[in-house]
Amino acid sequence: MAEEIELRWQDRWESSGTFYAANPSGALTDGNGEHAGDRPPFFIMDMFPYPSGAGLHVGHPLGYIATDVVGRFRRMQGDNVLHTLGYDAFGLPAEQFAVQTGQHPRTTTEANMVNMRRQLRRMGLAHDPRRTFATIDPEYVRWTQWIFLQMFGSWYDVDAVRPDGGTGRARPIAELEAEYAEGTRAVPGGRSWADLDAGEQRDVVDSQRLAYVSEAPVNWCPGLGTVLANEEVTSDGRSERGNFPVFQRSLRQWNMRITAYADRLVDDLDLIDWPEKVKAMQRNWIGRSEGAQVRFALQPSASAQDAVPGVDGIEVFTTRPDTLFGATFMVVAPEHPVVDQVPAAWPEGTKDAWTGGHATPREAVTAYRAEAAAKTAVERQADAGKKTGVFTGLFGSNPVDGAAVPVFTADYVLMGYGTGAIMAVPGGDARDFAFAEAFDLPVIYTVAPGGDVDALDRGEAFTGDGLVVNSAAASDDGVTLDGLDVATAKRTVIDWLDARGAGTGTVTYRLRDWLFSRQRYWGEPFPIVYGEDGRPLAVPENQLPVDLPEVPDYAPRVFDADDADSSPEPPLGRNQDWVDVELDLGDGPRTYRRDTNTMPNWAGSCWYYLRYLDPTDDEHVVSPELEKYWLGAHHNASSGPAGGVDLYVGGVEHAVLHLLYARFWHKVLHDLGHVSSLEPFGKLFNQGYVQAYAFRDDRGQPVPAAEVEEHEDGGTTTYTWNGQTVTREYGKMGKSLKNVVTPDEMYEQYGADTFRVYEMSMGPLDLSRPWETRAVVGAQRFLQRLWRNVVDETSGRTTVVETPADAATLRAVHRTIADVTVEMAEMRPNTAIARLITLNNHLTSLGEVPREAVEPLVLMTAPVAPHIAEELWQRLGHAESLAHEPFPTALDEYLVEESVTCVVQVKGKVRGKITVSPSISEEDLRAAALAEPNVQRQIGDAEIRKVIIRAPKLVNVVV
RNA sequence: GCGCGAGUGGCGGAAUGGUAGACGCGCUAGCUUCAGGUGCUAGUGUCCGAAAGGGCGUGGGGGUUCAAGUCCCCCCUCGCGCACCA
Repeated sequence: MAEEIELRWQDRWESSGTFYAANPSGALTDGNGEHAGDRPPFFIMDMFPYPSGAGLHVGHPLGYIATDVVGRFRRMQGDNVLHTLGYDAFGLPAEQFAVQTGQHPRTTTEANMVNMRRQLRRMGLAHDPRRTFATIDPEYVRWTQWIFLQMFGSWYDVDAVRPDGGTGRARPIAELEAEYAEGTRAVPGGRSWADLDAGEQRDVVDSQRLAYVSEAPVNWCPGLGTVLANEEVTSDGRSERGNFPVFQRSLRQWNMRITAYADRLVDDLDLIDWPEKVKAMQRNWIGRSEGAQVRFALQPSASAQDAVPGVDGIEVFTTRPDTLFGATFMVVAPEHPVVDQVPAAWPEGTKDAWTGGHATPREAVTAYRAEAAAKTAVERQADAGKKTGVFTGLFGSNPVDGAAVPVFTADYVLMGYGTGAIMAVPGGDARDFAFAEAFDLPVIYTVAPGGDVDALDRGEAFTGDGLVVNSAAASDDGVTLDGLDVATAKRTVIDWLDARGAGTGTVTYRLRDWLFSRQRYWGEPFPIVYGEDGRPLAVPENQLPVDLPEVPDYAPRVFDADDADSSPEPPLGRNQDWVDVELDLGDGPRTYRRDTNTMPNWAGSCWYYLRYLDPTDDEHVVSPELEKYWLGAHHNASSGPAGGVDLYVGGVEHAVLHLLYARFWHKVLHDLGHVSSLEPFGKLFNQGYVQAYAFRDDRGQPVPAAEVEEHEDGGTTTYTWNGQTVTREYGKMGKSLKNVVTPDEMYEQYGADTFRVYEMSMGPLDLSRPWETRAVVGAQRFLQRLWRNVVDETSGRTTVVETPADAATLRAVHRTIADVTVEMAEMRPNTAIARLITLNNHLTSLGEVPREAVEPLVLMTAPVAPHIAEELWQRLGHAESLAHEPFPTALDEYLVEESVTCVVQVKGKVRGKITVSPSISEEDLRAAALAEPNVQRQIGDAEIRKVIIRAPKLVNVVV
């Protein structure tokens, strides 16, 4: 009967608008007859799906069911629940699927969405259907492009004070131009604004935009035919999608100035309720590290004090300026420009081990550079332990004591981090120590535990905390750090360096600006055109969206995966009629050239939560009033100090991609006054994954998991398929492993309610768990038993009785209400379901089921099994849907037990149980406990030293 | 190496410092049934014992406590993330 009941209720919910969420204003003010203002808003959201061609397996809906359960529960608790689902429909997989099947990406994507909508609808999700959309919809693309233009049209003013008291925020670029023109802001380069020609003015402004074009080394992936963001490249230098090699190439590309927000992206993590793991990943990715930049002058030899002509010196970054006296050499990255300035011959003081056997420094560094460049990322990682490098023939001068320190180049120093140069302190850094050992360089320890140098292990670097030693000034104007703790020494030496112009305290980040252009077809076109001077110009807002053109072939131009010298060729460039466009940008109609790049698919997912608030708004990106109502800080109990979505559920795989990008966009929109909240997602929850067993035959080929038989043979379990023994493994569910179970199979065999109950009862939501189809029957038995407690199976008549429930049943009901309410509020549907089953089993044992007991049970079951609950509710005589029915509340008078089991322990071990009144006095309980025969036997002749009494549940007799 | 998390029956998993194993799967027995399945009832950590009862038991080792799966210290294993980041 499940199918008939479920489809009927799904139709009714849809036709009655049961799950419409009411907006306080605008187009969507109706929400099932209730006014938004009467109820606290609760905005719950899933990471929206990618409509893939494969359809869903039973693992995908786990999060959707979880949010649905929470949403239905909160709705019954009186919240105005906003829950809907859209589709993230641009991007590589959709495009690849289209290319494979020879159809237009829009055709396949839309077909995939139809199938996914069907699969999801059959699950009975309580979504507001009016608020769904796909990122490919032109009305949505319009606003995605509009946000891009906001980025293009603004800059980051590091001195501007924000309302929250911090400094730095995005401002419209027109204000920057105005300040330059008025002379209230100094023009970079020192010239006056009026002295610059129009092109120079544009260059000054363009270089400061939040969305900017730059020629810089980027990640070029020939196998995908596009450039990629750092976040899309794995640590071994391959594309996250497709696993193709990625090469560094200097190309002219769009970037987003996310680095301007690095500090706020780190600091504001403290304001949001996210898993520590995800926060740690974001902190790690941003990689803020505080230290100092120190300049070392260069000198031609160990003894000569004169500077090297034409060379400025080397700027290093260090987090340990306190160890400056221990810097016995320097290392620069092979790509560092100073390597080009090596002297003609090895200077005096060069040790044989430093030259790599080469006759001149030039030869040595050239050979080393070639060697380093040939190493792949994987090789580099594998060699991390052993240190290679070569002397450059240059010497630096240590600013604290003037000591000459040889400058090496080595690939363990990376050009992309800090200044690409370090001062090496072998006494305080394990890597520098290894290098010093390999190249026979001196080690000076400048920190020792408690300042005691004898406590040091001379065989390794000391990286721990302690007091500074061996750091005394040689002259009167020097700095002395001896005896200081590390933190004080850092401050002291930075002040000293600062005063002498030799260094300054700085902060360095690992985060790089976000490479934002892709050379693919299936994405948002840039709303940008180029004039004759090649500078980018915004397409006027009233001409948005810029639609994707039809092209002869939308497949990306891909290359041999290892062809590093290939160059990107955007598919949009194939339609010359589209590329050349006539526009009037204020100085009459002219012909412009469109930008042929598309945006990465992250663009659409950066702001979709805002569009849910009103997907038909064509006035604003989001109405300020709606944003404040649904996302504003402290708008309800679950909203944190930064505001944002009340509950956002999704997998952990987006920790540093989508979740970082969306936070960045939100902060820009905040700075520009479009949203009031500081953060997009106030609370984040990472659900676990549904895993599955897979089976392989003796050739290692996967066999259909559903057809495998299990055999128990005296303690050992074996598996066979078609009579042959197969081996079992555990992991992902996937087509290639032949272990996919689809929701459709579940609907057909068990119905959506059973499927939902099973998924929710498998274990805690944040845990990954194995799918076991044979265990689904437990959920089915529960629902069938519930059904039979209300309906006679043969006659179909309702069998509940109107007589009052007995006292024990009432206590069971109210105990269950109290427990389930807590479990649901804490997002533990597994234990909530356990309580429901317990109560249901109790009712089963009664013979006849009283209405006052079963109605609360039906209501409590509704969030997890909504269809059967609605049906039973109706059969119990209620005309209205129970979706908005108040969740039952427990009455205290029924929470008091009539009698309780008191555990009697002797020396902490349970030796007896006695049944007592819950209000028993300590004296009576003590007497009753000591009278228990087994307790008496255990005590025997021993003397009772102490009796711990926790009335009425526990007595512990200590002998 | 650093960070986050987890180790409990045959399996998934429950346990505000106070009865370890809720609930479910599986398994055993009984009832219902021509039979299978469904349904219902009872049992099911492990060892000793006919039973009453007792020994052992939450990765390992210490500790705090009347009492520890839970708190503290040390160690082991596994998963995830980051990693020559100065």
